[in-house]
Amino acid sequence: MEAGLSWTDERVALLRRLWEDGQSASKIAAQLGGVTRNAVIGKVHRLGLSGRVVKPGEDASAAARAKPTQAEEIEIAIAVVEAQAPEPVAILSHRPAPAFPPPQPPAPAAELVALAVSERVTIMDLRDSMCRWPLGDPTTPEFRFCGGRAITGLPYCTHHAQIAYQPAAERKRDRRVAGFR
DNA sequence: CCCTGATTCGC
DNA sequence: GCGAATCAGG
Repeated sequence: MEAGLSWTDERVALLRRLWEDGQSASKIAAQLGGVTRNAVIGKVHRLGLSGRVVKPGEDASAAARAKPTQAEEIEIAIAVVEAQAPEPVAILSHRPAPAFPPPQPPAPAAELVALAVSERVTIMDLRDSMCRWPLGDPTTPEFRFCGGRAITGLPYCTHHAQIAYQPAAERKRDRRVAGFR
């Protein structure tokens, strides 16, 4: 398994809210990153959260919020980004994408980069083996994940893995180019 | 074949 | 406690 991504308080909190919100184990696993749906289900049971029930026809007061408010979606988007940040690995160091990206300067290779990350999916469409690199501002409804094909064993596609994982020596030099988009 | 959660059991 | 393997389904 990926080192550094254990059941931190933050990840457990996100698991709780997504599970209680009716998300499937596989989707939750994809959003957390570094865990399989089995791990999620196992954790759900150990937390005593199993037996999620939203029976049609029963008291709908708490359960029947058909659709989350925009504020709730934003909250979850932020929680996802925060809960995903892995610990640094031995040689490679991981620089998690900022939750609040700086305003984008006119990037020189904007078109090339846009091609490389053209997929773009919402949290709901994010599946296992999809790149979880956040795109845009998580406080807006336009927030997306890259969604490209993730490298096996990593949460990012080739393009974003290059940005996220860099030898320490190259970090300074490449910092300028490593922004969003 | 895609997916779902539940359970067991070696670690 | 953790989660892969497995089971039992939709």
